[in-house]
Amino acid sequence: MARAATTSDVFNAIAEPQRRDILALLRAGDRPVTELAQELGLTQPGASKHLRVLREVGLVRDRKAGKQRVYGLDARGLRPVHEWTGGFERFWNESFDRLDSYVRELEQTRQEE
Amino acid sequence: MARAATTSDVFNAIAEPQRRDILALLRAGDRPVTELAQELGLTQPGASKHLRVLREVGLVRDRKAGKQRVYGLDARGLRPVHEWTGGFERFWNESFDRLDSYVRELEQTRQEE
DNA sequence: GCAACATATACCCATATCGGTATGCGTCAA
DNA sequence: TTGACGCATACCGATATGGGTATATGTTGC
Repeated sequence: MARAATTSDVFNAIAEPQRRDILALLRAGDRPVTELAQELGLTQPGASKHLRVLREVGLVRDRKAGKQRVYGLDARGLRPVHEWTGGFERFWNESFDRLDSYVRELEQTRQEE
Repeated sequence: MARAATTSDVFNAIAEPQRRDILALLRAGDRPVTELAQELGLTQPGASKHLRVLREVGLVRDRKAGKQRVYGLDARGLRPVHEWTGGFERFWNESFDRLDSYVRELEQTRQEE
């Protein structure tokens, strides 16, 4: 089974640092493959492969421009990730306190759910 | 090389659906391993392994409670993810418009799809 | 058509990953 | 101490991944 397919899963797509770099770079504007590869120090095939993953999960869109293929950001797919993490927002401020209180609760009453 | 180690990388840690489930479940309160495994339909070793990954990136903390080991959420590590995706917030509202304008700028025509 | 260029894909390799089963280790109760 | 329980880890197998090189596909210009 190995890991779930990166395809069709935004969380997996952005798990790769270089793909995050690509997305970040595309915020500044659309770019053809070779340019992306150069700016990020990737080989052309390397860039193409990462772009394919991003394309398949819908985070980038491509269109032909003569010999080139220009990639542009389509960040809508990142929204679910932002919202998912946002669901933990109130926890990352006082994780410790919360943990302690829960621990104490558990100590005396083994309540599950 | 394969993928970058999941260890010490929160993005990778949450790329796995079951690990996200674990985190979500822990929002409701701390839990021992077996309980987590049961509620999520995982084998005990399976749960332990996912918990290990989460522990190594600091998303959960564990403490001994007799025979049991109770895991609790430490969501602080999710904040960077939330912020990173937040950096794209203004794009996912009008991705298309933005894309379109770029398209028009780059070459006066040509939008696929 | 042909050459040059841009990109995608095919392969191959080394490795990491998830899942399962078996097992080791620590803890508690009797 | 012994046995049951809770959990971690070792090990194995199947597969996916990232990276590199070679090559196929497609486009442009001559």
